[in-house]
Amino acid sequence: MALPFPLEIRPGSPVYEQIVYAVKRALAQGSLRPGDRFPSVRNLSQEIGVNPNTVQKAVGELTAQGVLEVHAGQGCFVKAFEHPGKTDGVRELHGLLETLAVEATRLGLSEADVRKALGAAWQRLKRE
Amino acid sequence: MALPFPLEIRPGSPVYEQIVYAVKRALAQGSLRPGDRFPSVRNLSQEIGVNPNTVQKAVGELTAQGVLEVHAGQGCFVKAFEHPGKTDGVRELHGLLETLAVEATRLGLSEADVRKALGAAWQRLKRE
Amino acid sequence: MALPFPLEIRPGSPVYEQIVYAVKRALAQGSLRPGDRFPSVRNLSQEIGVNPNTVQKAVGELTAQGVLEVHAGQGCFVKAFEHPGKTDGVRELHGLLETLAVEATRLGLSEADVRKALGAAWQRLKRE
Amino acid sequence: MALPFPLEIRPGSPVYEQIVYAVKRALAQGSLRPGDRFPSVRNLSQEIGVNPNTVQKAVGELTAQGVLEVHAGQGCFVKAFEHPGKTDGVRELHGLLETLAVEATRLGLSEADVRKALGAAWQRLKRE
DNA sequence: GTGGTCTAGACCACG
DNA sequence: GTGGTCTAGACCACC
Repeated sequence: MALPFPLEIRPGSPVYEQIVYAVKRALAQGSLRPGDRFPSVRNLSQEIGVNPNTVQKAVGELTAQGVLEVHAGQGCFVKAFEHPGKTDGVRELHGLLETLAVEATRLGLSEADVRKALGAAWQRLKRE
Repeated sequence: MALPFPLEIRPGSPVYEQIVYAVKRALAQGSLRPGDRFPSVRNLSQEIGVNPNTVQKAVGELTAQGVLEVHAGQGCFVKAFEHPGKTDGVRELHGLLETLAVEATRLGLSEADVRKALGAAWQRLKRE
Repeated sequence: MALPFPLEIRPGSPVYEQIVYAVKRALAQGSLRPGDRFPSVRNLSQEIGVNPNTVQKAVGELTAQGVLEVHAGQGCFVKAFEHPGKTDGVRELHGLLETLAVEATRLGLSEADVRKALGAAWQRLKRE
Repeated sequence: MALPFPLEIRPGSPVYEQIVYAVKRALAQGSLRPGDRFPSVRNLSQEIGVNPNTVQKAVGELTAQGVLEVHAGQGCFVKAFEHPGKTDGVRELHGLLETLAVEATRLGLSEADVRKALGAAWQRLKRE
């Protein structure tokens, strides 16, 4: 009955967004793989103690983003994601990268500092 | 009458947050500097076509974050920010860096790709 | 429908600050405890006869100060506050203590008088 | 031309209140004494670089509180303050003492901690 | 002139 | 139901 990915709900940001992020994170670090069965809305909502509607919204979001695939009557499955070209991929990260540069500057960090911190964060994610 | 920083309001995220971000961004790229006078709440609200209260909320946020300084009856001024140590600074970026790693992986980008994209984003910010 | 803490609005200082103080006071004297549910913005505003936005501002302030925790869509709850070390705690009281010493001297009171008065005030707060 | 008391204006609280407090503080620590001549509004405003109206308001406040005395055509003088009885004096401190107790509790300090800190603050004020 | 507070009432996101 | 955002417009304190 244990979840196939770590998920602990914290106050401060919408619960459904936290679920979406947890799934993407598990996918990125490899603990969840394309083809894996995804827990049912009912199970998941019970497991983490939130309203089923909330989980439903998260599943809808993930489906819309191409992370999950719903097989009617059988359940949800993690979908093999088709990567866009590098150029398009980078374009999607634009906002995030700019925010990172802005915040880093505000904190007095150089580009080299951020590169180093990025390497560390990347390692941490893949290692877990 | 022109604003000392670029600011165009778009739907999708709270207006006051967009203002806060625009100010931080201008500060990071150098078009706004510590000591500069900040436009009055009334002027700014008129300039971008939103209610004065909305601008007021942004000013309150920026003041609380130590970006602006209010001289009662005279106006707001950009404050010299005291950088925390590098370790603390990097810690504040933790969430942003992890999100970046997760999203990049989802888009099929390698760590090297992201480093390169970060360099480009950094250049763009400083060049403008 | 009664409030879980005493609160009577008086003119002379901002209403939202009075709310913030009343909450902190109730927390100090124990009539409000970590984990307790906090009244909804609408209820509280109706109860004390002020605009919901005013209460909202107080809630925002208390949240920013780490006194309340917001669970979106469910309500606000009193948060367990993490005490700083004694040294830092005393440092935060510096201004208040100096003001007390200045005012007491002006009123012709000795340090012993103030100590005694402080003891009485402390008792009163905890006894209520 | 040096001021008979330390006074440095900081943003964050009304300037006239800062002036009032600085005078009371100087009086409490003895660097200003009953009978001393008080600087003229014009001089003081020039000295600290604020609007004369602001200084005027501070002087009015201090006069109303019985700290200064205006001798028409001659200037202002520090007044010998008549102390109220102890009971009345303590009553005036009530709000300050309660706030102190509330804040101290929130910071996890005991009554003994506050007594000790009060002693230290008192010493510091008198020693300077 | 400046920012700060408050009211009145609408609309949206979240669970 | 909850809190969060926004508009419209008033009044006050400060300088």
